[in-house]
Amino acid sequence: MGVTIYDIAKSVNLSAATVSRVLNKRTDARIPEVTRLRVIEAAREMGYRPNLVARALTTGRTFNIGVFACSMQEMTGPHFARMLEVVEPKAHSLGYRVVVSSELESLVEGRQVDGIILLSAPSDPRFGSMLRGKTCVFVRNLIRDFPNCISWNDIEGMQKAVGYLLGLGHKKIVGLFGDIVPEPHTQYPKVIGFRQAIEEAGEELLECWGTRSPDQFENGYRLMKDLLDGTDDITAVVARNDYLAIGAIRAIRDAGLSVPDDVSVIGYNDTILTQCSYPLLTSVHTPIAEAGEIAVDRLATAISHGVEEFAGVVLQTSLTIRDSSAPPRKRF
Amino acid sequence: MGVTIYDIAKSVNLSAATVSRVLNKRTDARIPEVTRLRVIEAAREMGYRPNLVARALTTGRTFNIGVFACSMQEMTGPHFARMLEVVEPKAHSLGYRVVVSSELESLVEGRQVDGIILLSAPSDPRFGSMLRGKTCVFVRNLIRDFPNCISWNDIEGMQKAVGYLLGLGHKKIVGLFGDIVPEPHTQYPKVIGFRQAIEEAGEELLECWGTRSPDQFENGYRLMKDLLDGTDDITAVVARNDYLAIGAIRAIRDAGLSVPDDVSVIGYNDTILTQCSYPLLTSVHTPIAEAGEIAVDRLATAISHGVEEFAGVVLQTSLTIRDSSAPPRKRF
DNA sequence: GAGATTTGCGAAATCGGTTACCCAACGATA
DNA sequence: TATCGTTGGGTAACCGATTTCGCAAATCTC
Repeated sequence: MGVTIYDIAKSVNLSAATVSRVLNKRTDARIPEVTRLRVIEAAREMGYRPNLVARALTTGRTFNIGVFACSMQEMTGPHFARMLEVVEPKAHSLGYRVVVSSELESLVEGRQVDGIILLSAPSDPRFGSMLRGKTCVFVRNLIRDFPNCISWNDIEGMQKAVGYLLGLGHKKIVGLFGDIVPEPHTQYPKVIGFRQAIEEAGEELLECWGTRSPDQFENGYRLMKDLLDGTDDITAVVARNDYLAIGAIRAIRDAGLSVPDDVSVIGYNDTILTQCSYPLLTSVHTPIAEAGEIAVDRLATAISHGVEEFAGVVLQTSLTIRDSSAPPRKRF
Repeated sequence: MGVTIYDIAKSVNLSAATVSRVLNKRTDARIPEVTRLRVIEAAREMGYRPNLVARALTTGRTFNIGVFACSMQEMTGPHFARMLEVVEPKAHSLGYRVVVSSELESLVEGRQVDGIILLSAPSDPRFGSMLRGKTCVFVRNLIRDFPNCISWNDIEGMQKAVGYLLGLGHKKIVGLFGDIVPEPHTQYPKVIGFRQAIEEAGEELLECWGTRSPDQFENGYRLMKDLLDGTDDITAVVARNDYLAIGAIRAIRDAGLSVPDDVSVIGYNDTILTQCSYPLLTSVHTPIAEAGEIAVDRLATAISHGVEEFAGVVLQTSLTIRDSSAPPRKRF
């Protein structure tokens, strides 16, 4: 079917070895210019395309990188979308193709990819052993510098959000954590950041947890509704993500209150959803696009240097202030 | 590094051929049960994983399918996201991995994928020739049945939206087409559908075109703003997509008018954005998830049967009515 | 003009599978 | 006992590249 180097070799009366050398621009081989041009011309004319599968078999490099997330919904959701948008062109510019999967095993198995970007960690206990010997990079919201991990500090991100609200004069600030399972001594960075910021300011700790549910908007709506029914002097909400925040805004409006005049709402991740809500949602910006770009870059160098471990990077979060936050106004 | 069939063969004192036969469950080979079990046990014990690259080289099948869209932004945007979410698990269930790319050439080249799902057509003139001999399936908003194409009818979708508004009693309905380049006799289905529906009802044809801009929200906002400045008795807007619709809602609100009391707004594609807007956006639902699932299915059978052309499918659109549409109210 | 070097390029192994073809051993049949 | 079919499994070619090794011819050196 396809044209092979043997076809070219035959047509120019040379061996496949020489054709390969020319087409791979091997500088160590001594190929006279005339020969070089003959081969290149023949290849062009015959429409030669190297069979990448065959090449991968000999070189051991597929030039595929895998991107993994626990669920495809997560991967294509607005948060990770911002990253994929950047990752694929970046990978492409380095000569790699991108394989997406929510099944780690199929990604790892069979030397199909040279390296993997992990966006979330599966609960599968074989997780660690499946990754043994693979080149990978994590993109996570880890707290500190960690090998092979491009991260940002969610403790700090949450603190920025709360700090901003405190600065506006808010006292009763609720942490809307939605579907996180409550634990007394959680390691969850956003929760830690929230608690630290509130406690340092000496304010009352108001947290809102929920059960896991598929519809996060609904989740945010219900939690906020219950909250407004119970306590009625809340002036600000910081949500774990933009979905919850937007659900909360809906509940606040349904309760006859105004955002941001009565209650300020801050989201998290600064996804495209912030542009749709009314009012436009203030949100903590996480540098996931930059993280993705760096991840591809680091992964590519790790692959080509045969390195398995490399230094991590911690990026900065920032607060994107829009219209859903304002100084508190006494409602009573 | 990895365990090969030769390693297994050596350990059980058989040839690699026999090992291959056992592991591929070849029914035409006559392998006694004892031998079979010996091989399987050895493979398990040694942690054997077939090298898929090598397998692909001999069989000519990579079990990769490519998904192409013109830009990665398009691919990860909320519309196609709904599809990818379904496509990857479906592909995986049929034994395929998914390679995403916004570079058709890198997807097509080098026998890296067995088939391709095309979500949009690039302007590259080599488009047609690049696809020659490849197994592919298009997921498009084509009007009619078309080979290798899973589609839905946007003419009809637009007619449903306009018909619904007419039914509510609207007269002055604007088609907000945003960045589509205006042509006198356009083939663009949404425009055709809009015109047909309006003209059949004998109403005035009001269309709104714009120039291509990266920020579609802004696009919708500006177009709607200009529209409200010019004519002031518009009671309904049907947008080309949800972005434009949400931008338009913003402009309507900024003009001191209410959605849907003063102006009804209908979006298109029924993306997740409809859940964020206020009021919740009525939108034409396009069956892109179903289309994706069918596309994978058809592609897989086309691949395994070596067929290049197969019958297309046309799916139904529907209107998802939410809170941004209502009967018109006289404003003057 | 002999030896040393360089130049140009081919032969063959290799990557890890799959598969067509073939053959020895065995039991059944005549 | 000769023939034949079946069973079990090995040999080797093949997929399409890359790369090491090495050799003949050309060129240079003295």
